[in-house]
Amino acid sequence: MLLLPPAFFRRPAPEVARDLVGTLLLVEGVGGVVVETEAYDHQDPASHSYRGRTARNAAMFGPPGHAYVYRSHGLHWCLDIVCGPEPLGSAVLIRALEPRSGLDLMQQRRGLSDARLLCAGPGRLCQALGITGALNGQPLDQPPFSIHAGAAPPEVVSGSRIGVTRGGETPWRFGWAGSAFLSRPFRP
DNA sequence: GGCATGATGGCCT
DNA sequence: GGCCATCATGCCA
Repeated sequence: MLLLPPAFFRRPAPEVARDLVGTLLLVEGVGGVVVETEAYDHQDPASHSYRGRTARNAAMFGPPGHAYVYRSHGLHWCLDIVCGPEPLGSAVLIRALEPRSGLDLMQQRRGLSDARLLCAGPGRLCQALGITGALNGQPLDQPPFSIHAGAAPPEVVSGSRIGVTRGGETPWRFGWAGSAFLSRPFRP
């Protein structure tokens, strides 16, 4: 299966976010097909990078194709992949996967058996794949990560991002149309 | 130093 | 649908 090259991520975040739907994301061989993403950039009031570079968001200003992992609400980890032709703080949040590989390990980590709930949400998929702050700044094309081109281009729908209080009108959420593994359905 | 807030998720009614 | 756990970050004093 074809590994995505670093050049894949050296583009504007919304473009990368759309194209990431249908790719295969693995950590130590455990993971699945990306079915939901969201784009953020430095001009975006909802983005961590909006007010410039800080200690937490430094990875967002680093090389494209690397991970930005942060803690949400003091509880959950979330995974972004850094994007952009310029190091301006753009990234794509991975929001949901369709589980494919290492189901038993994911079920064990999540304490659940329902495949639909294993990776349906940014915090859930990080728990299922064992992603923590230790992976912040790591490149996606090297272990423990790997990210591969999908078998066929899916039908992608877009909509408003979830949980943002500013910039909520920007339709930068992308998903695999009709997937049963989304964190929330897309409104028609 | 203090405090309001959050790119969430799980459990309750 | 609502509440709340739980804490790092960032903004203000």
